[in-house]
Amino acid sequence: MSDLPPLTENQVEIMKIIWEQPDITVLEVVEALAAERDLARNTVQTMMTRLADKGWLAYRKVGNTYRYSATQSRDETAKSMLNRLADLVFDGSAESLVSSLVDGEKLPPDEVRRIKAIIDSAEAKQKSKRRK
Amino acid sequence: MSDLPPLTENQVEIMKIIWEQPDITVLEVVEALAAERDLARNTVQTMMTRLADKGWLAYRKVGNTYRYSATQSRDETAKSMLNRLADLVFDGSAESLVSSLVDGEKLPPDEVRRIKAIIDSAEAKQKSKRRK
DNA sequence: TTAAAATGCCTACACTTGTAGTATTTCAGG
DNA sequence: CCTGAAATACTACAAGTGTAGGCATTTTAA
Repeated sequence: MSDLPPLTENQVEIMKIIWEQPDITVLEVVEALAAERDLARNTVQTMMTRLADKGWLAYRKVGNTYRYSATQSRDETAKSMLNRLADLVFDGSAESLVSSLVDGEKLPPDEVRRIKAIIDSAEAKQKSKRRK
Repeated sequence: MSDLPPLTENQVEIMKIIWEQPDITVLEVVEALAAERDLARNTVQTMMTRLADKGWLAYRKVGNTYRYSATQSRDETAKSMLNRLADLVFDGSAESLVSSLVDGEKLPPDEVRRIKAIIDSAEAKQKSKRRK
């Protein structure tokens, strides 16, 4: 699908802001980021330019400023990062990944219940597809 | 737990070999890697030295050669990478992570069944703990 | 015993990332 | 039209990564 180069953690931080608020300017990203981190405007500028160079961001000129949006949806990106991790360290096995996620972890009971519901519905969908 | 710096993909490739075969030499890693990639001995040497510098590998001298082992188990490392990803892009929600994993994916039916079993057993364990 | 193979140590170098300063463009107001 | 503020473009630089060459030393096989 999207064979864009992988994002680093800092890059993801930037992308998250842009996913939340598309068609954003550099300055607006700096402001949104200000709560968490204190980066110079030019730092953010550089990072966004590089992300655009690599295809993660698209932009259009409005007046004298550029407005950026993500080219890949947050969900798509999250899924692809997850799949990469699964392939890399869990040998592509969703099973062992989930097992590692659940194992020894303090997942709250309601979260376990909701996860179960997700799995059930996936199973149901598979069954219905097979029937078709 | 382990606050070692994150591994890159290439570094994980090396670590995987060492997890499979602890107490390994540089040359043995090169050989094991040869199937996939053709790296010069010194390239692997450098990467392993750097991993050792950062605490991912420990080594001991045997005769005139060094034998390396991982300081963190594969499972621990995998879990911590997964948790990092969960925090980073899924806002710490195991639920949305699993949802993304399952969603639209071609998970084979038996894998779905096994995942369900894992969840069930986690739920059972929680129940028993609460009863205690 | 001497040359080749193995092994470790040091060095190098291009590329990316994170961080930001300086220079230049450009737009809007007077 | 000119000027100042706002935005972008260009430049820089240290740290980390991927890749590897050379040299020193030690072991081994002929």
